Amino acid sequence: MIDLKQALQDNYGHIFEKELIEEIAEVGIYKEIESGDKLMEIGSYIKSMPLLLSGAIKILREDDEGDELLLYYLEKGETCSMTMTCCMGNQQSKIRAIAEIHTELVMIPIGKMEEWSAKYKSWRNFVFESYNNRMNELFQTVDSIAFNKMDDRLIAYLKEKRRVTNDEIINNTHQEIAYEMHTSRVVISRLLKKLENLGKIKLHRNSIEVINL
Amino acid sequence: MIDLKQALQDNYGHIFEKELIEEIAEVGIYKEIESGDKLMEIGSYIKSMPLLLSGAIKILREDDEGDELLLYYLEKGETCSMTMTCCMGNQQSKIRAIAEIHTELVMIPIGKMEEWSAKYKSWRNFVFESYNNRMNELFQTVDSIAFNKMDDRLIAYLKEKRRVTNDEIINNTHQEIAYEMHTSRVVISRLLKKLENLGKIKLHRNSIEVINL
DNA sequence: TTTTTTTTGTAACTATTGTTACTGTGTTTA
DNA sequence: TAAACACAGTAACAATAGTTACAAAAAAAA
Repeated sequence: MIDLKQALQDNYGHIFEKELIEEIAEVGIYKEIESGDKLMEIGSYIKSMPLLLSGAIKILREDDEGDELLLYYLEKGETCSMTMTCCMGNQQSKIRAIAEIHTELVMIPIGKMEEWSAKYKSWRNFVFESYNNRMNELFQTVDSIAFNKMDDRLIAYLKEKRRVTNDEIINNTHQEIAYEMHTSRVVISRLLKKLENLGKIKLHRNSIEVINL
Repeated sequence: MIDLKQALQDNYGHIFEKELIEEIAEVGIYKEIESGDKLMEIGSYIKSMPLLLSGAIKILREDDEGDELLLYYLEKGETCSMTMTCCMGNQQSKIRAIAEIHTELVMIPIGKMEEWSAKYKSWRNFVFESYNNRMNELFQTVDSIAFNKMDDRLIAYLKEKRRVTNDEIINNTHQEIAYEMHTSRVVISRLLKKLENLGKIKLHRNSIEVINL
């Protein structure tokens, strides 16, 4: 078990005052999730809000036919701001959240979120800024899909996964990448082979080695 | 000149308490903008937040080459929530806002936004919910681009424009639609002609008549 | 070890979208 | 009125992405 208060201080000390950190440490529930674990499903009702201490969560959107699309990642020091409004309005989640790597987080119960919004300016600003960051990431996602071709999107995907996991080795099959980018396996294999021929990556079974993207 | 307080009461009375409505009426600056007028430009710094009383504003994204993409519309009773965080962090706008039709709105100065966030729960909830609505609209935009083909996207575009303007006649050239959907004029002309042959629309010079989409 | 399954590579083909080019027809301007 | 311009229709073609099909290699299961 880690020192929760210290972890909160490290990740949120620069934005939250001491009292708020202490309140969070008191009521927050520490949780560890393994890579691949599902944190939230589309259509489910949410009862608490996650504050990330380490790791990364990928946020996915799904259409009627069950095809996925990666929207963005949540990383340490961040939160899923939508959760708060979902909680307040008792709405269903419109996204799926899955741990990309081993992740530590603190779950905040609904009641406190409202209370802190009234009490702490830093909390309000945190939530507002969080919304803003998510919006800006969504803009970039839209840019990527609307303005770029598949090859550029794939490069961006690999770069981002490389950054988020902090690992030169991307442990995914072509099929898995195809799912997250909403295209077909053959298309991904074709483009990856092209990138390998350019010396930018090295292909292995079940993994891709990033050389220089 | 309209009765600002009455207009605020009509559009926001169900969410804001009387005192807040009165404060808004006091400090807010009433503004009318004509169809096509630019309210906000990419890269510009924003100094106030708009509350819509009537009309509709279209929010656009642009890539490096100046190609546009329509993201969503703001309508009466809504606001551009991002503005608030932009103001607070003194950030540049990442979107362009243009009046789709004649629009009435109230501009709120920065200082008040923060003050009301502390003072009024209804204001906080309004801003949070506004963010949430904008996120959900962005999700739908992403869905549309990622999961649908051009013909379905065009139908959705026409339906939405029909709804927002409340007019069977869509006053746009094929080129203008192509810009907002980020495709070419020829593609739009082709698809529109197909829709006309199906009896769903009627094509005129500079306008499209919606029959039954 | 043999069989089965998973993953990847690749060819051939189809579908969709984007591009170029040219036409005609209204509309505006000189 | 003539010339210039903006808008729309359409054909032909190119580029990109998606699909089907099959083979080979590696890994897992029997």
